Amino acid sequence: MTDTPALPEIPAYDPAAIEATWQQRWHEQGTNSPELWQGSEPYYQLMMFPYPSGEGLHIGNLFAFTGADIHGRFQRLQGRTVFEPIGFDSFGIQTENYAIKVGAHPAKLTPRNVERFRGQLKRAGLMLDWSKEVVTSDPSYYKWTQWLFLQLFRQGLAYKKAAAVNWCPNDKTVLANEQVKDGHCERCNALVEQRLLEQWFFRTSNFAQRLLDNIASLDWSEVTRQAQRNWIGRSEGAHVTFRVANAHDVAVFTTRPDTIFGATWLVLAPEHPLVQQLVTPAQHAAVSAYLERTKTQDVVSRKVNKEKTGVFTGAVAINPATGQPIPVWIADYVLMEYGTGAVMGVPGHDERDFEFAQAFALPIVRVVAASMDDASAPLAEAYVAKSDTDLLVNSAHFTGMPVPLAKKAVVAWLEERQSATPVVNYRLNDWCISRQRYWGPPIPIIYCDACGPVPVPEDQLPVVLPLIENFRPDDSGISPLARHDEWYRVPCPTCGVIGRRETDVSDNFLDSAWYFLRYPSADRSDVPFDRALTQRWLPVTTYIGGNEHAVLHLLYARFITMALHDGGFLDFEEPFTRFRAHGMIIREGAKMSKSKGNVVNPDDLIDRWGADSFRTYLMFLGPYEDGGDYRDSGITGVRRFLDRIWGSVHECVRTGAADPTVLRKLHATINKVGEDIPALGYNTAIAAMMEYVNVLRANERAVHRDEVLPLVQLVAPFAPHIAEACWEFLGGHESVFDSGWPTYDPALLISDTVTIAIQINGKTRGTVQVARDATQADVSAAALRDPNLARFVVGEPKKVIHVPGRLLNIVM
RNA sequence: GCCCGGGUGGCGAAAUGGUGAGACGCGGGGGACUUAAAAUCCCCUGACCGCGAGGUCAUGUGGGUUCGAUUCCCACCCCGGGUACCA
Repeated sequence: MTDTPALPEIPAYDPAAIEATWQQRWHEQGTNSPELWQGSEPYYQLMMFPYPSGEGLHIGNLFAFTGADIHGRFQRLQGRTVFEPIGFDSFGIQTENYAIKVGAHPAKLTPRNVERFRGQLKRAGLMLDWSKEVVTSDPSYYKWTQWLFLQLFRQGLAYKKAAAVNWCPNDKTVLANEQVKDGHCERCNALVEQRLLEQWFFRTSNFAQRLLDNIASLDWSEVTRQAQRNWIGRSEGAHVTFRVANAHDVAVFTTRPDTIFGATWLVLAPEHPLVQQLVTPAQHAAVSAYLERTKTQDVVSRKVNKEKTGVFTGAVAINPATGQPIPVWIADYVLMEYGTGAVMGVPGHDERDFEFAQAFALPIVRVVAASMDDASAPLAEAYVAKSDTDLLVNSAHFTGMPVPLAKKAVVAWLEERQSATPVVNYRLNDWCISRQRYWGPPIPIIYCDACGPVPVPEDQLPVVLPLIENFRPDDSGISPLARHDEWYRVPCPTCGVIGRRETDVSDNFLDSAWYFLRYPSADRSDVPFDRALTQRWLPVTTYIGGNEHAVLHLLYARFITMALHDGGFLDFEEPFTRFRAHGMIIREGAKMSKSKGNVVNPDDLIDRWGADSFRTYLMFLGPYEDGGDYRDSGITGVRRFLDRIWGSVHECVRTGAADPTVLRKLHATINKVGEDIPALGYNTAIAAMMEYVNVLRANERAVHRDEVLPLVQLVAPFAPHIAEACWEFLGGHESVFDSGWPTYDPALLISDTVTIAIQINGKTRGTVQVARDATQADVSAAALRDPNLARFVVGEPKKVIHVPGRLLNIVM
């Protein structure tokens, strides 16, 4: 035994102190604020900005932001100029509802919440450029949201019409579609009613085909692309016109024109404009009663119950294919919003029509069958064509024709007789942007009795949202802004006569549909976005966010970008080159929510473990794109991992040479981490670094500086503060994020010997070590030298399969 | 109902252009150090059989293809998310 020499004093890893120090330095040195006009390879790394709730930053927010931040930091280490901005989606019903709930004014509450979010975000170690922050409820921002509305208005893409909206009778307010869950108000659970109000719309439907076509060329998560395709909902079919005696023709939309010989009635939505004209005197009372019933019926019984109800109008239409008279009905299973608001009833081949036929004893005719033998087989349920080989039956001269062919042939035949035209229908509706609420950008329109709706001149923007004490919505369906007389009555910009302002505000989703355009130009007050700067930085290089916005925000943003492109304001028409949807963080198998009592406060975790450990742990839970189940216990492992890195760095030696075995592992790790990060395989990247640290610290040997220096760069995207501190300790002068990404030597990844699995009859019985370029004979010989393997080999093998470098399978 | 995901140890999860299942981490067990504890370090840890070498079983269920299937094909069950009378 020798005397233990005095160990060199290693400073303890103190995350709180290190993180505070480096956050301060980043701030002072502007480390995270790139000069947007300079630098090579601009890389716009975007994350979905949060709405500043009263509860503070959620763990899900931090999961999302950390994942995006790691990606951005990695790009920077690769030498790109990375712009990673942040802002606050602070307008909107969510914020306003929260204000109502706690009895505060949103104009006072919002700055407080934003301030709290800023504090929380700054502690998380994100590479955010705070010099370009945007706050959507700030007049300097919403001035341009209003400007955007005016551009769309000029392009004819904004219009006003009466439309049904969701109305909560308890909260006395209009609700957004996304605030209605199963027909109930998300907040108070009251049944939602429909109300007819004058609304502003954007013509998103004009762009349906382009929005659909472009999806093919987007580098987006497949789930998101599929959700958008479904939402746009393209259907090919035809408009078919039915003659009605003594009344206007009725047009229907169908995707199955081939089944027209089986159409035994016609049915209109209750709101259909022709209803009054069609109803006969004898049926007047019955129809009125039905219309009254459907009007007052709540959304639940109409949409969830799905029981078929309806009433006969007394009118008779002519089926243009058969020439037969068929009754005209009214039923609420037909939706006015889709197609023409009228459908032909084909009970044999549509489930809903079949139910309707059963409810009202209407005739059912089979016009499609799997083969001619089934032509008169009775139908116990609707027969929906199952294969391309299904044939038309009972369809005059089309009988025997396969369905795909018949779809076209029947339309062509009807077209000749002027009863049909092929059409494409989309599920995508125009975007209703009016909100009869307070906390949003006032829509910049002035109504004048003489001039009609007049846009507010651009030099008069913003139309400032007035501070009113009573901002609560009421039962009238009119925005609270109408109560502010002084604000409400203004001279017409065209003729000067006193007119009235539009009192609706615009949808919160409009604020977020263009924020990514604002970021680079956030400090400009003269333009919404600088043309040249936009050209340099957009479209967004990588966007990371939650898939809950797959069809709302992401579709609106695409639409706005397309509209601005067409208006000559942008050179590109797709805003996000690459989009990746991250998963959701749950806890104990359930969504985190206050009511379940399973919410985790990120502040406490950062206090206890440090932001670096917390960030790394969140990414280690599971695959980033799948989300993960948050457990409290696992973070200790990540903290130990960082402790070991800290220890290795501080006790490393700078003389002599690095260990070749360790170096080989290091280069494999550089390779692995560099492949995993861009693919968002964060959990496996961390596992690879942990493996390396285990190798690094195996045996009692001194760790060499060359063995830890690249490790510090690898871990930097995940744990930026400790990486900076270690980098500085090892002699780095600039930020580790300006030091570049370590390179690896591919030659070091190839070892001289390989382990080959030896299988007998497909079952692995052992392994042998052979040279990298060993032949089948070499491997065989090596295997037979092992008695435990040799004992399985008796006689001549039937077959031997050799996969070089992997296995040898001897089939006996 | 439809459209996406996904079912692997006590737990979170790795691994597939077909080839050694369970990397990495948590938890658990044992040990070292310590007066003691914490921290740290080392070993073990899918189940079953066996003193051992070793063997058998095992990736939701049932089939199939193959020398070989967690991986590919067919059918089914379960869980999560989205969407819903869209004609």
